[in-house]
Amino acid sequence: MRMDPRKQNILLAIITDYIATAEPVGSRTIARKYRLGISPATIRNEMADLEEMGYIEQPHTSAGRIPSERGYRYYVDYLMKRQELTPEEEELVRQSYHQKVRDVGEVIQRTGQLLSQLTQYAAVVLPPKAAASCFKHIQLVQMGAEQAMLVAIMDSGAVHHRIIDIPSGITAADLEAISAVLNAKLQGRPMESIRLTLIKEIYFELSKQRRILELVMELLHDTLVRGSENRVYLTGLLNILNQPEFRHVEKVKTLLSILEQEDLLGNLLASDVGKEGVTVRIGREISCQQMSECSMVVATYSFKGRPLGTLGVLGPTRMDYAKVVTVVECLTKNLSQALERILG
Amino acid sequence: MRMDPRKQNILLAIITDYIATAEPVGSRTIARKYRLGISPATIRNEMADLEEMGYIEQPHTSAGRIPSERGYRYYVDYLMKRQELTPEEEELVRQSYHQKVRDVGEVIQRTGQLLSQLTQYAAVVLPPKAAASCFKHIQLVQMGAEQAMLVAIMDSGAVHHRIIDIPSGITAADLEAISAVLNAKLQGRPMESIRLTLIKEIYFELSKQRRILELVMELLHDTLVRGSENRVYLTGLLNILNQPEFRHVEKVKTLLSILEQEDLLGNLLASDVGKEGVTVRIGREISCQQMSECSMVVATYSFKGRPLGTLGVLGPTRMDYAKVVTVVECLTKNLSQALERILG
DNA sequence: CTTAGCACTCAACAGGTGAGAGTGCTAACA
DNA sequence: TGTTAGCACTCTCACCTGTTGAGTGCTAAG
Repeated sequence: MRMDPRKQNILLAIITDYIATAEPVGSRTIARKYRLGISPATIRNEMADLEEMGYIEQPHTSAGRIPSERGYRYYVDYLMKRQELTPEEEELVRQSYHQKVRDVGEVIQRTGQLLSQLTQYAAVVLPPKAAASCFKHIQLVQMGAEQAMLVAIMDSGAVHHRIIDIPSGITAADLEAISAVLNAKLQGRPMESIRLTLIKEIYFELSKQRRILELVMELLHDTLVRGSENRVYLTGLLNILNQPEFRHVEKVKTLLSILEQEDLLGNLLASDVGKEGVTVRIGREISCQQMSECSMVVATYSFKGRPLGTLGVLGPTRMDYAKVVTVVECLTKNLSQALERILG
Repeated sequence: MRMDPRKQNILLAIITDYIATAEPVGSRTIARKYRLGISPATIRNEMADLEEMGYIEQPHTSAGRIPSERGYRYYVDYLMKRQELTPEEEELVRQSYHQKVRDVGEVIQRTGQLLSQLTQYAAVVLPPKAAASCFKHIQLVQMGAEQAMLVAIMDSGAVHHRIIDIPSGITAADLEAISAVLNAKLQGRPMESIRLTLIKEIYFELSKQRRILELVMELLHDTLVRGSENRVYLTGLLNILNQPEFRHVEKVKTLLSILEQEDLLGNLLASDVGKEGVTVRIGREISCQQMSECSMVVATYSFKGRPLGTLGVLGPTRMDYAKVVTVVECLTKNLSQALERILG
């Protein structure tokens, strides 16, 4: 059996209606609402075909049809017309990005808020990956007798800090000296480079303060490998509870149990860093069992052409893809531009 | 009517049972389970008295009794026996605080996780208040052509950072010079002091770089007044969904809508900073309408005897106060000690 | 190929019923 | 006077049942 324009129209109608109402849609409804010029009976025949082809399914015998994952996929790939933002929404976006910005985290957070506000689903934003950014400045500051604070400022605008133990007897001047050497060697270098021969260079120059240096290197490496960059900005949990698919607490629980595992969510997003354009993952296309009834729409934002992180929207499979895709695309651009503006 | 020991025992039994089962408890149940040596009929009489006194109430005519807010209050104040941690739980706490700590935020976060894990309710932790802490180090770093990053390291272990616009023409050396002056003047001073005459002093010394100085002062002030310190660490949302009072999504929604307003939650906690010991707020004692069906147990943690912030547990009024109070007290101590250890 | 008509299916809802838990009251008892 | 057994009463909840309505598939006519 092949897809023909009439089948396409019917599938489009079914999906559109289901996205709007969350109710299984019957042949009658389509005939009445979507004026395709054919009778319910004909539509029924076509629907039987569409079901056989796997695009729609029936929750039970005497109910209407709902789109299957395959149906949504077909819709997203071939049928969907993007739905532009309303003037009010555009205005909201413009305003949000023209407020005074205080740091990168704030822009990212604000983007998350916008995402969830505009789509009414949950939003996730993965901040710039630390490993890919370069050192701008490194500073060691004495805290207690045997503690020092290590602060690393990256060119992505991220600031990493951590407390380290230092051997007693190290003076503020020593720390200053070490900071100076670290700065000289690491400034402008990507975080990844600290694994390399660089380390030896520094060791040589600072053979006296070996112990503390080891700690610093360990910390920097730590930040690189599993550092705070796996933090995820999550907004709009409340929105998602308004979706009828989360009427039952059980569903909410399974969803929340996923979202509480930041690392899992982080990896999910991280796997899409660098991809061109907007990616749509529907249901089980998300490689995560418990999220099989959700969809994600994600895109990568960048700075100076370099992909930095990803942002996305998370909602039920019955998601308003037409709108969400537009919003995600729009905000990806805006975020990239904002970063350009902030970081020069 | 006066409270006598028998009434107390019955009230204690009712509350204990209701906390355990979340079901209205009847006279029969008490007679069977709690062996007070009196018959259901007698218990009924006493219950009628307790109801008249306002300690318990009936959801409907033919149901058992449930404690009223006043009943919980009496319980917490006079009847409750604290429930010590099990050896396993103590071990868990010990382990958590003996892991290697990387910064203050991390200890705080871990404390939140422990709180929610041990109590099975939601946990909130208010990080150290910025205004009360002293500057340890200030650093300005050039980012783009017209942007600089301002980093302030506080003695509480907090690191504040923000991006500011700078007039073009400012060199890295200029920034370095400004940093030096700021450090000289502000080091060891509490954040609050920047409002004072200090500002004039610095202005005098740096009259050349007026523009950028204004920005820096503005930022510092900003951080003081409404800065990131109102961030709240929130954990264990998932736990709270297991409580039967949140079986219906509506309840979850109202709760979440509160918890999403970080500032509101922050203020709620902030109002208790500095109070001695553990504070229990039951139902409408929390000055927040929509949280009238919840209780909070909070305490203040400190560093060098100075109160820094608060931590607490949020759950339904039917909360296991005996356990929660112990846990909160225990973790307050542990957190204070951990900070002592980290910050020297 | 399309469509009207019809019999059939099934979820959802409303109304009715019985069981069970719990109460308050009363009268008997220590 | 305080305690207790007994009893009638109330109310929720779970269960059943019949009804309604939406929707289908099939068939036969257009």
